[in-house]
Amino acid sequence: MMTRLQRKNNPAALRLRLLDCAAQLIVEHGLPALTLDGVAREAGVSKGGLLHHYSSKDALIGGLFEMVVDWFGGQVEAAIDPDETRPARFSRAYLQVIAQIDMSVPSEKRLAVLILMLSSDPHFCARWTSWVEAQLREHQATDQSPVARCMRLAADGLWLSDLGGGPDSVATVRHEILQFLETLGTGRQS
Amino acid sequence: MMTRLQRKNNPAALRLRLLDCAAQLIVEHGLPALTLDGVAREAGVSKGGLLHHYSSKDALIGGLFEMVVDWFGGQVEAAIDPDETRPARFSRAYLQVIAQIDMSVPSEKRLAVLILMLSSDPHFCARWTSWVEAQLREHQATDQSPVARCMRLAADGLWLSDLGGGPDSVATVRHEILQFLETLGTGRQS
DNA sequence: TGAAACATACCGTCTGGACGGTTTTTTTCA
DNA sequence: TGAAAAAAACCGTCCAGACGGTATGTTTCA
Repeated sequence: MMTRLQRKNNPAALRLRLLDCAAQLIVEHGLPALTLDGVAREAGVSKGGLLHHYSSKDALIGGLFEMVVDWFGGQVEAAIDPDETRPARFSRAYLQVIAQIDMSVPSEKRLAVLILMLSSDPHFCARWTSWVEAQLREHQATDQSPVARCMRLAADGLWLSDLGGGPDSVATVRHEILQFLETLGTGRQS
Repeated sequence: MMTRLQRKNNPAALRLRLLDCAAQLIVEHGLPALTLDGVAREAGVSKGGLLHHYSSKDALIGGLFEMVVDWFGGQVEAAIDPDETRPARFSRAYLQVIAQIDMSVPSEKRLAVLILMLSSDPHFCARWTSWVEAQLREHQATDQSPVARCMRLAADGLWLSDLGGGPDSVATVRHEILQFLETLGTGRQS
């Protein structure tokens, strides 16, 4: 028996769940496996219900992209130590967020989706680039050195590597890499 | 008028053309746009003809996998200096191949983009990973250090960055990064 | 009560691929 | 050698199901 007070509808939560299920499908079975029927089934809702919130497949994908970018941006911003004055301040936070991804946690699979979307659609790619460039302008005093750039590039590589569960995503190896990158950042400035 | 001697069929060439057209479709319109009808049409052959050579869509995609892995593997192998004795021998070659990809050369760009796009397929990821791991076993004496790993990770990042034409793909910046990575490799060993 | 939130039913198109042919090339063997 | 036999290459048609999307309900809630 159900209590009277609990509301049956929770559209905001459903929208989130829809995006998460879409992400899950993409990560587990590749982009072509993303279907409206599949997402609806996974989210325990009818296709009509899905289409009520995202009026087309493109709208769904677009929503997914925005959510993931927003999420990542927030994470990075939160990871920037306000008292930090060393060079590569932003890049270090960028690396830290990516390094801390635990692919066994469902919500963090969102990041994997981001990379998949980037590598498949030039439109999203351009959007991502513009985000990065904006961040770079904001932190141009600290994050334009080759060291900083390499940190971010390695972070991207690590990110990509997490997708396939390659050798660099093993915990101990990963830790070694991160330590090395850390010493790199503190060492010098170009 | 046609000479008698020329053969009408050329199955090997057709198989190549089929893979080529498939690659083109993926690069231009994304992985979900890869259809048997589309490939057959583009290659100027019937769908039956296509299915004769690749008995299913999976088989066709599998053919693409092998093609790109072979290509990249060959490039790296060719880039390894046989007289080289320094550490990170393999990783340096790996980086060099990626760094030398000229996105303004269509054939190179197609292969490079294709590989990234295929990354959205878990099967491809597994295959790619197994290749990397095999290479790593072969070069375990020289390429297991954090420095070597970071070189490869940064190479992957650079690759991804090339896709979107981000700030790190600008020639001068790129050169700076590569120089920095080079000094990294010669510096020390873990 | 009416607007938002969802469900159900349905449609037109596309897609993978099965199938039975025909033509071309290679192999067999007398 | 060369004709017969086998195999490979390729074509055109057809179909069951999946897919994105619409149209029309029914329920929920402010």
